[in-house]
Amino acid sequence: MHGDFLLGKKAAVTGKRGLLEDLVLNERAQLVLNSIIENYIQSSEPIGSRTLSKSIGVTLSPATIRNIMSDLTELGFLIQTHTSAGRVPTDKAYRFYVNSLSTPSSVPEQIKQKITLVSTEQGMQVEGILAEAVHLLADLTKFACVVSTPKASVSRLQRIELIKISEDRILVILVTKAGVVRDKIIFVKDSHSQDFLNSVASFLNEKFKNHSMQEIREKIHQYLVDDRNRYHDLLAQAVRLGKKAFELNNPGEMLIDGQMNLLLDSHFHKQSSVRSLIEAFNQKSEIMKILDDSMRQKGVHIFIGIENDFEQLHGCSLIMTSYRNNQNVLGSIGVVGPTSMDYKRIISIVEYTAEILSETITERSYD
Amino acid sequence: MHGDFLLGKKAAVTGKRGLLEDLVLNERAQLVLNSIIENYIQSSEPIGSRTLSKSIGVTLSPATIRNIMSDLTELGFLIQTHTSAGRVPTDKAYRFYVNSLSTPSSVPEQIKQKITLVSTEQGMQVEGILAEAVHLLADLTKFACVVSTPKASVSRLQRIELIKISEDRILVILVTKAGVVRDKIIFVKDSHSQDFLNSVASFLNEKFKNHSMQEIREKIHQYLVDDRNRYHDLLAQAVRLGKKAFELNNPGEMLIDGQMNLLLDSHFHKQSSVRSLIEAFNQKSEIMKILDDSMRQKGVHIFIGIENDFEQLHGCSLIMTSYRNNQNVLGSIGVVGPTSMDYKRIISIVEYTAEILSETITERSYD
DNA sequence: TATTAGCACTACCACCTAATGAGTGCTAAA
DNA sequence: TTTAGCACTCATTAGGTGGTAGTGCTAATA
Repeated sequence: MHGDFLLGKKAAVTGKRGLLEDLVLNERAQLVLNSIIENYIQSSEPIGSRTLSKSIGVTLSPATIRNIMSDLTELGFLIQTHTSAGRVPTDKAYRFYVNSLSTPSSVPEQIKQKITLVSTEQGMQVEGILAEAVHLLADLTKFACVVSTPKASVSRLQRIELIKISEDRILVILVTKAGVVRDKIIFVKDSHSQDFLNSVASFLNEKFKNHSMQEIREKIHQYLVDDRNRYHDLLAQAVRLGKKAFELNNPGEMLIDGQMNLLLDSHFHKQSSVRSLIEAFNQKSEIMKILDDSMRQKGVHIFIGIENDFEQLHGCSLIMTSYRNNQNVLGSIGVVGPTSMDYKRIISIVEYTAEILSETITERSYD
Repeated sequence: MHGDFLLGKKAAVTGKRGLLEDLVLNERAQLVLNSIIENYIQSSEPIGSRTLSKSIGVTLSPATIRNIMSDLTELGFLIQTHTSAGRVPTDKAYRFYVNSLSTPSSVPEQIKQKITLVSTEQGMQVEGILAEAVHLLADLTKFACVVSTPKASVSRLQRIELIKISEDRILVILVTKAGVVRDKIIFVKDSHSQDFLNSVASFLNEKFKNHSMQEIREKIHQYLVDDRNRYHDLLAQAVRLGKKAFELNNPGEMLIDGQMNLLLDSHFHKQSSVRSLIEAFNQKSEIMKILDDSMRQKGVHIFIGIENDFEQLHGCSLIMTSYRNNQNVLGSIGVVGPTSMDYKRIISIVEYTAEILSETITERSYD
């Protein structure tokens, strides 16, 4: 009966389209739902009809609100923890709420001032800047925050150095345009002189500077399959060493900060959910996947409750976005918090922090 | 009356000296105290006289034990949470207990097998190995674990590289004998060609290879004060660039793992202590100090309760020890847990892990 | 003289009960 | 269509109870 009411003609008037939920709710139901959500975000306690009737702008009696609430419950936007309790928003409700946030709210000037990265001044490298950014984010949001280090495959070569360490070990140093310095050891069968390594390095530098690691690997593969014997010795050796040097053996890392903040949050106080959180953060690879996915498309990515693919984090919402230098998307940064977070605020903070991070890293890039 | 009993002649017979507590307790009181501690470590619940009378080896009636307990309480080894509760060991008791652990217990074979570091095989650098070690430790102990990265000042130079990034920026790469690669940007007024930088680098390499960063800084300082104008241009420039390159601007870092483990521990479930823990781990510098101190002397360092200088960690015990390569002490590693931890077990695990870490890093060193 | 048994006492804890109150759904009146 | 009124539900809280694990003290015992 009431359920019907929420559908139908009035809904069409709102003019909002495209998303199922927008089609389904009339303005008043939307108002009530948003009001419940905002109240709940603040108080973390189930919202009852009486409370709402006071806090809501329009004058609506508790009874009327009860009717609407009842319908919203039926439609899956609200749940009751028990018969005589107030209502709590579901993941679906948050999703609706977030979708309805059309204009991205701007960060208050007061907070903007706090979002600055000082580590560049100290001549720190990219990792240090990222650490500072994620720490800052954790501090402002009081949730757990993560950032992925720049992806090796997309970053372009600035310079390679080969340093002889011992007869069979060579230290490879890769400097990317993004300002990331990566180093690793490679093992070789035959001993090479440092002079020889220098020639190889300058050959590789000349050949591959400004190319992405991905491209370089492909080109080297080409050289190898083409007809290796055609090339003279230096070239052959260079290609062979280059293959090892550019091999991708580092799975990409991420930095986490503020994990412990989550445990102060009342929503995670139940033993069971704490445990699953701990497991989640121990198993970095899954979070890494989510971060990687967030790099692929522009803008802020929001995963509410079960919307992310990582079961251990189904009780959380994730707000992720990418950061970049002037050339490439490098990685992503975001927060992990309770589904009942203050989305407006958090989204804007994440967005702005990523912006500042991008600027900072661009300054530091070697282009 | 009873208090007197614990002192006096019998205590002298035990032959333990040097530490106040050892002088003060007779054998039976020691037995009772140790038994209480070990029981409490296991159960985390106040120990009563009856329980103890059963679990203790010797046949002692609850009444007798009560008398001893009463005396131990008077001496500050035990406290009662309330009148009719059992006794709980104090920090002083744990200190006594730890001091009495003469023979370091060895790690069970089963756990030894788990303590292996695989990251070397993947050609990972020192930071990666440390991350693995601290993660391993957190996993085995289920407490929070920390490790400091190798101190720049003590590590000896293997090689320096100078790479021109832009007209006014030079990327400095320092490779130390310990296998650590550090990089930073320095800013210069005059532009230099890469060839020139190469000459400077090879000059610095020749001059300073195998010297510690500390020594190098001192020597460069010498050059500068001696009589700068005596040297020809290359040398003067080299020294000037070298000064910047070897400047210590990185305060030393540390890696933390398993912070969240602490919050599962029943001892930290009170809101207040959780908060202070979070603050403690946010303020890394204080923990860093403790780690640094632990580098100075050999062996395992144990801070029980208020024994460490960091107020926020006064509810915790810290077990710290240093790790090294075959030449130098590089940094330290340890755990942060509740005062009621299983000291025997944890100490041995920390010790053994540090040993394996030292071996692994020694293999990776460039000597 | 050191140890132990016995006893009175204390305080937490788990359990029950009743009262409270915030919330609901339903129905009938406005 | 909205609202007032009413009966109902159920979590939470406060007060009261018995049980229990612990204590300290004292007097008897080895």
